[in-house]
Amino acid sequence: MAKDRKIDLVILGLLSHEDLTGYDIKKQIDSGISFFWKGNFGSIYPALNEMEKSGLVKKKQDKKSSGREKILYHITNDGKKALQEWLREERVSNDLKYETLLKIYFGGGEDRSVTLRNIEVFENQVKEELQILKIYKENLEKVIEEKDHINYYLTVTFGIDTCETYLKWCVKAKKLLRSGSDGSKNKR
Amino acid sequence: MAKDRKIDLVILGLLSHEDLTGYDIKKQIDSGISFFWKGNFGSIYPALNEMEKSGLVKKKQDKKSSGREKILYHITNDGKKALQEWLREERVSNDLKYETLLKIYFGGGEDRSVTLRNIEVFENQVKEELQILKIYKENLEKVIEEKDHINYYLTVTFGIDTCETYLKWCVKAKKLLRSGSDGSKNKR
DNA sequence: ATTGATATATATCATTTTGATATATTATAA
DNA sequence: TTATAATATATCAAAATGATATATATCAAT
Repeated sequence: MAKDRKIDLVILGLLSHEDLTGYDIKKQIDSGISFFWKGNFGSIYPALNEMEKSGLVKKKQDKKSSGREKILYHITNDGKKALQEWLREERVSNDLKYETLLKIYFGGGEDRSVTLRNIEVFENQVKEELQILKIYKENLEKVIEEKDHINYYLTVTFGIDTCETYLKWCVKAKKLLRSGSDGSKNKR
Repeated sequence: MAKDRKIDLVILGLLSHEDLTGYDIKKQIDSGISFFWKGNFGSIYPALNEMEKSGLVKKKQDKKSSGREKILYHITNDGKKALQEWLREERVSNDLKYETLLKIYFGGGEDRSVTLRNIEVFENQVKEELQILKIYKENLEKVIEEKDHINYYLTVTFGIDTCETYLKWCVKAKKLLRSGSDGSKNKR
């Protein structure tokens, strides 16, 4: 593991279960872990190329050579070792960027309706997210006895718990803004 | 507002309250909003330069010219307008990157102790964060009647609520991992 | 059968952000 | 007086973002 590229670990983690193309990797990021991680083709394909050079993954020709070119990647032993090292490394960075909170923080000089609207927009996004997470949870509960699934389940309940907290906060926040101690001074 | 540079809005938001140097801006990001946003000198200084060229901020010579060079920035009317536009724009991206959850998600093939340790590390980080946020909250409650403070207060309670949810989840997660339905199969 | 729309698949690029380092001054503590 | 921490600006390589280009495959509707 040469550098600090987080996308490498995501790729190795996904490849540790099955061989995948770059496109597959993007799809799995978008579906399985999008609540707490994002990925782009612009980082995935270059990472795959460099990881092949450094021996963490290797290319596999797709058996049926019919149709469009398709590059399947397979994790090597070095790749597995790198993944395990990272899993045991205690240094982690959880980087959260809530543009919503930025707008709330800086919205104090504007009319209250601006902040209220920003909270509503957030609330709607969270409600959507929560619905999806609940479906994931139901599906996982059907197969919870299988290997790996407890870990998946934990990330899903993390998402659900935080979403529910967000929604409760939205209700509280709107109430405070509407009837709060500063109700008269709508403008600065 | 030419592009998609989020750091511009952070800078404008901070400058809308008082004139600041690039260094001040970094300090205020680290202290006031670090729970939900981060910033680096490597993006702040270049952004200030470009925003000066495009007329969103202007340089102000520090009155007392004694000592080290120091460039104070002041928000212009165009800058204020850009800030207000952004506050009213409903498109937001809340990008969360939890390396902790990544390790939990991909840790299903390892010994349970690895995931347990990763949860503990997270738990400790959150506890520290929570302590700081509670101090912020107490301080804000003393001056809640002042302009802007309801908005600051809301971001702090958001942080506290989510931290407390994280901690509850940690307890649940550890319990499930220790006595879970899959307790026998420590290894894959 | 053909058209159009969507999904699959790789690749690249400009812009933005990160994280680190370089440089220099000022304040403070030992 | 000397070391160290805080202040202050600037720059750079590496990484991530978000968009676009290119091409094939699939599938439904005409």
